[in-house]
Amino acid sequence: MTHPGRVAPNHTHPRDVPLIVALAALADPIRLAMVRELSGMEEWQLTCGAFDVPVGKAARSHHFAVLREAGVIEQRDEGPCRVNRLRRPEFDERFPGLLDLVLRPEFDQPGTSREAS
Amino acid sequence: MTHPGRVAPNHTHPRDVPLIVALAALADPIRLAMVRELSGMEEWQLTCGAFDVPVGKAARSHHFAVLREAGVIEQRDEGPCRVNRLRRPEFDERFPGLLDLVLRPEFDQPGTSREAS
DNA sequence: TACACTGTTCGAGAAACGACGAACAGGCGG
DNA sequence: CCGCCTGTTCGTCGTTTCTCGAACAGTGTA
Repeated sequence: MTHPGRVAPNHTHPRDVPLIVALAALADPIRLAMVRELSGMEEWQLTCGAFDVPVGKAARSHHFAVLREAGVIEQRDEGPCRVNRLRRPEFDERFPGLLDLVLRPEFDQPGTSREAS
Repeated sequence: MTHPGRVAPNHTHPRDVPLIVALAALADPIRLAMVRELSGMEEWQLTCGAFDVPVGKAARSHHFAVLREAGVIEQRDEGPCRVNRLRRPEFDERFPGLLDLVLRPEFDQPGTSREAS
């Protein structure tokens, strides 16, 4: 056995994810874009290759693994493709408000809040 | 001039901090411990050297810079020491709930929530 | 002035991270 | 059965991050 082409992805439930792991998973621009894109879709509707991120499929696969092990996403094989789902409810129960924060694209630019003084 | 010993620390207001920067700053065990230790103290009461973290003062200084530039802490010189403060209100206004999450030590261990099934 | 104390900066090394191309494996359609 | 498409794994490379020791500078005290 050299290359195990199709193995069942090993998931981690958000319940078993330390906070640091969740933060580290979300503290990356590519993964952040993935999570946001996923949040705007129906569940199980976005295939791995369909994400609009500027990296090759190898790096993509790596990022999926990170997000999976951080309890952020869930994956399922559907024919030749692998489809994705944001673990919104489970993740929210474990880390309330974190996904809400992350899904606001206006937090990328500085000074977006109505500043005073 | 070779080594500028005491310069005014350059702060960044949370308002000007991108989300990624905030997440990356908090996604480190040492800095997380610092933030938590700081949260349990009066403001301006903890000096840089008084933090209970297992790294030397050089690394410590580096972590302080990261936290400062992420808008998490504020520093002020008080005599020969540099004292610290958590920017709780400003940071909360920019990233509501993030500090709340981070300050819960029970999120470090997995499975702390009442698990089912 | 001289000295102890505090914290920053530099330089270097180790480790972790992210990216790619290539090779591989499963599903599906010819 | 043979390709085509999809996605994972491997090996490698380059960058970033974390850490330390050493040198330096400011404050306060003897």
